[in-house]
Amino acid sequence: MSLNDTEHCEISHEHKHDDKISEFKKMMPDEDKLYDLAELFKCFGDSTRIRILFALFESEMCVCDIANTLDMTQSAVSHQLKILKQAKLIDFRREGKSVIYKLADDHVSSIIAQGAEHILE
Amino acid sequence: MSLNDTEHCEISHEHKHDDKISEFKKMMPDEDKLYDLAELFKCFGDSTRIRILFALFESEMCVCDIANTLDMTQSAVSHQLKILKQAKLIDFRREGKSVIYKLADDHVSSIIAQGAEHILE
DNA sequence: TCAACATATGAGCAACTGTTCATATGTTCA
DNA sequence: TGAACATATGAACAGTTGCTCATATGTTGA
Repeated sequence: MSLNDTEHCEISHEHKHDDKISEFKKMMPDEDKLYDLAELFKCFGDSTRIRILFALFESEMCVCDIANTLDMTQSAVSHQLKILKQAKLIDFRREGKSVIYKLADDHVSSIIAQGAEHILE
Repeated sequence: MSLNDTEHCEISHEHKHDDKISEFKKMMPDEDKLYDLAELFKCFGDSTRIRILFALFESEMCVCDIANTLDMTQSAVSHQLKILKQAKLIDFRREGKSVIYKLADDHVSSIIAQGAEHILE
């Protein structure tokens, strides 16, 4: 079946939900918001980054400690921290030669907690 | 700087957080759970799937309606529905020729709501 | 200022992902 | 049973992603 046949379906198949569809389109967030939302969840969608967040959930840490704790390269950690930083999931401050990272706010643990709840069923 | 220099850091650098690290390792969920968690969030980490979930948030729908609503190929939708199904984020039932999909439980909207809250700041 | 330490970053590569296309499976009705 | 409709699925391909390696930037103390 091709795409065109599918389009045809919209017109002729027996359960047209056109009312529901247009109704739903009103509440649907705009594309930008949906994209941002997906970008946010993408951060949680990698076990390395989840592990980093769990590490920071326990206590703030410098890059070096994160790398050692998770048995990862300093470079790999740094690359991932950049992504988490851009998503505003973590904050950081410089302290001497080290840079200390910590979770940005409670949303991080809320989101992970919700996810964990779904997993444990 | 090479990996080995980084490892060296664990031993010699001035802020050894060894206590914190071992403490944290106790509360750290095991690798399997972390992996599953990442897999779950991966589902939310694609704007197509987010859009599908929003569509189903409004009302249950057959594949065809989802495809038309989101202006996607039937095949593309079906592939993504399979992923959401495997993550138990959606349920389905057959009704005649159609297959009706709906959100599996409240976790989906909880998780998305938490994410949206983080975005809107 | 220079050496040592700590972190950040760009390039390159292998693995993964989402879409399309073609086709298979499943369902209804005549 | 066969035609039409609805959905599912495998292969292929392009785009993305996370890691490694090499190197750059930033900081401290002598």
